[in-house]
Amino acid sequence: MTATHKADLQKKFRYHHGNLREAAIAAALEILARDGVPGLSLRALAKATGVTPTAFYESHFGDKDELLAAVAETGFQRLALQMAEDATGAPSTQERIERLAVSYIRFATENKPLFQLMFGRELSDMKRFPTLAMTAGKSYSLISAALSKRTDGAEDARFLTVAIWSLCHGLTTLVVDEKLKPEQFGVDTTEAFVKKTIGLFGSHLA
Amino acid sequence: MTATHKADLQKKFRYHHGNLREAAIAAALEILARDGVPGLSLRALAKATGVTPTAFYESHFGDKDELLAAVAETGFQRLALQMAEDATGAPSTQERIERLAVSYIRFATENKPLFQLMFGRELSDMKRFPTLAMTAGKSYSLISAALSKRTDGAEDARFLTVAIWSLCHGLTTLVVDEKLKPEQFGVDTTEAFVKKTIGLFGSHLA
DNA sequence: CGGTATATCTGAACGATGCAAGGATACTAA
DNA sequence: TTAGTATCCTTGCATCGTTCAGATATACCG
Repeated sequence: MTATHKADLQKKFRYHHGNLREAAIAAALEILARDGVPGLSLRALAKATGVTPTAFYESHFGDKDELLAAVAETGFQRLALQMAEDATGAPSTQERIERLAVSYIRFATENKPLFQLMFGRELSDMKRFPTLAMTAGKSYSLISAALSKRTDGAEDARFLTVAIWSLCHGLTTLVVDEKLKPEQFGVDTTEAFVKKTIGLFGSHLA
Repeated sequence: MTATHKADLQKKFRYHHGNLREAAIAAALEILARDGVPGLSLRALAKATGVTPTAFYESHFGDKDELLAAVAETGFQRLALQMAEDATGAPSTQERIERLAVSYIRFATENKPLFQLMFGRELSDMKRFPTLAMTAGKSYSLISAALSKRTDGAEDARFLTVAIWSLCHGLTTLVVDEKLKPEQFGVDTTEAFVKKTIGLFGSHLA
């Protein structure tokens, strides 16, 4: 019954894995961090979870994209969580925006392959996964909420949000993909780099 | 001699293609525009050029990445050319920057798969192709040159360049990857969208 | 002009990938 | 206990980039 079931759960290799879905996502995150996006194949994932490559289909994930979407969603959750934590207690709107941006780029550099999966084109069409867009929107909402109180009109607040979010995202992707190196600009840390560029918005954040 | 050689060049199918390299790049651009990045396989390219998939190796391209790099480089050349054309005759620095940004995002939307190839992670390591980075830098130089005359210190000019380039690139990738839709913000054209966000830099461009 | 060397292309095949189909096994509820 | 369902395995296919040995056309040299 339940006793034997829990006993079986502690066996390393058994026919029914127990919770393959969560195990697969966890293993995928590890593989991603170790071998990057191209290393995340269904066969490698199967080997890591002690299972056959086709075990993910029908149940759990019907597609590789569903697996990638699930992994990306946990990434978006972690990103929003980290950003919210890093921004708590910011004395001003300016500093709150700066902290959010720094947190964003820090997450990207510390979880490079995961970030690439989240914002790359590995999962063909994101339209298939509406919850993914929802979760991804949380990070955006943090910036939006920080700005909506401070700016004059709601119209300007939306554009300012898009501008800062685009600036932050563009800077991050360019740095992560090594198309832009902060050292070229006389700053040693990427954080100072971000703060300086965001500071250019000046009066809009004061 | 030369006569027979030129006659052979007009035959559609012959053992020696004549100028496979250029033909491959041209065909790759067509396939890219029609079927997107995932449709650009060596086998599809071989069929399009009337040749065997292995014909590209040893001569012409030693690798698929070399092929992709060559295609991406022509993309960067076209982008820089279009941006330079669109920005000529701009009355002010502000408008010159706006035109450059609009041209940038227009190129991306009109040549979506090519843009994705240029700035994606399809070609593994760009370090292998130094000329690629050189060509890619031309577009960047256009923004840099437009700003260096107008701002006070050279230090600020560099950061302003990075900020605008990042804002522009971030906005473009988010729009191209359909993670951000201008219709959500009350503007119908992406151009107005870009101008409005760039206008937020205000005094720095005046 | 004739012959050899080199550059270029073909053909078959290898390993890896995502995935479909059908059989085997363990859990669940009656 | 037994029937049914969920889960996993085995086999196999199409496609991908790539390698290797061999065929062929062009270029060079006498």
